[in-house]
Amino acid sequence: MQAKPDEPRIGRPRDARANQAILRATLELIAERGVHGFRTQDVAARAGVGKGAIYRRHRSKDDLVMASVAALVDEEIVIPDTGSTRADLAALMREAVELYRSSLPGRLMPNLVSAMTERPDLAQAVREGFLIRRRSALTEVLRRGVERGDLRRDVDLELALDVLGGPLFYRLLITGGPLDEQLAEGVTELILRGFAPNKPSRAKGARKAKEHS
Amino acid sequence: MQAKPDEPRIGRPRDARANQAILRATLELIAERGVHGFRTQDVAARAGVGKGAIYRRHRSKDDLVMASVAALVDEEIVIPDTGSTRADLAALMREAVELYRSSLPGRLMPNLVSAMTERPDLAQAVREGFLIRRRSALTEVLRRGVERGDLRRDVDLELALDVLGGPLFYRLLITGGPLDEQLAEGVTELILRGFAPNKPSRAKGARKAKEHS
DNA sequence: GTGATCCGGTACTCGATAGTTCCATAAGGG
DNA sequence: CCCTTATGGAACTATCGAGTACCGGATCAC
Repeated sequence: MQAKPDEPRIGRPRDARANQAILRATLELIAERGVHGFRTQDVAARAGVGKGAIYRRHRSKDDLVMASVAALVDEEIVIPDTGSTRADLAALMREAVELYRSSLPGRLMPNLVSAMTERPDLAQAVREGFLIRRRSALTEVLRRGVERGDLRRDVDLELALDVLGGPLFYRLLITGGPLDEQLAEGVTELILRGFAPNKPSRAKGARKAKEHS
Repeated sequence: MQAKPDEPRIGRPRDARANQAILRATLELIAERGVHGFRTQDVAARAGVGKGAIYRRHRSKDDLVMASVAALVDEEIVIPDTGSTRADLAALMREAVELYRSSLPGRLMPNLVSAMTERPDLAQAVREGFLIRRRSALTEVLRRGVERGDLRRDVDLELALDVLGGPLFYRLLITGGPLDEQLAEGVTELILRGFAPNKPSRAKGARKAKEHS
């Protein structure tokens, strides 16, 4: 990506800190009041800028929302590799649970859902911005699990991912159930048992029927 | 429940059909435009009534939303009882998938989610109105499965219910993944395998006993 | 009939807010 | 210095829609 060609070369340059502050304030306000519920004047106040500074950077409120969500990306996810499929899955799940339980994405998501249905670009931004990374991390761990003989060879990956993530979002968005370690470990355990190979006597890892958890 | 004491005894009575038409039109418009996005004048137009008729029945738009959602209840759910835990679970899941794939609740839910976070009464109405019935039907089927020896005795019911329902809502609200029979049967199968008793020696002699502790 | 409340429909009030404009001033390049 | 664009802040415009008021007419009880 080259430098933007339409950037003005003369005059006072834009305050780079304001860019960040505006996006950040917008995200917080979306979390608090919803995509349609927040006011641009509140964004300005919280970011410590004038409304003009916002509209100089973003055509409209919709544009601002889109840019804010697009700017929200997970930090890089480290794919755990302890040698134990159970440990690796549980680690990723605990991370996810913690993320949605206590930080911005968790407070944001309920308010983004409805907007996603009517704005495909926003939906795509949410999915690709910070779902896809975790999904691919999980995919990799599952793939290794298959190779290791912990999971059956014909695992329905799409289903497995949705079973890992679904209950988390279900509780977050609908039931209000607890986002805790028990959830993370419960679904991990379920995936391991549910997608275990048919014949436990199989191949390398030499896992006996006897399990210790 | 007695007759409402504040009903007027004299004058022209209210048109009972209008009550229904208003609630129905409101639900459709919530599905189309969202809880905050629809206009009362559109409700009036679609229901074939005047705005006055709406405000005579409901104090405010918020009140109208609440009443509409509260009026949305599942038809009675018949708990299947074929003798097969797998068949019973799968039947309930196929029903649920079909419901959210093609009818009003499925189009409504994405738009209700954000409103639920800021209005606890609405959240409660959604949960008790048409989640609880399906959850208790599933609970009963799971309970029978435990008695029958198809599921382990210490099954985490809350987790099981969220694993059954979570992926469905996850796809509906977030990923946009397919709501189909494969999903219904996939989660059913996973629950059965994942929560299978440790000792397969029980009951119908399909599996051979490996270990006895 | 009389009186009360309903009906659908239209017109209105009025608060809220997205987006614009203007100001005095700051911060770049030449 | 000069020119240009940016700054925060305040004032302004224009739109939208909830809620109200009123219309002529309908439908109940008495």
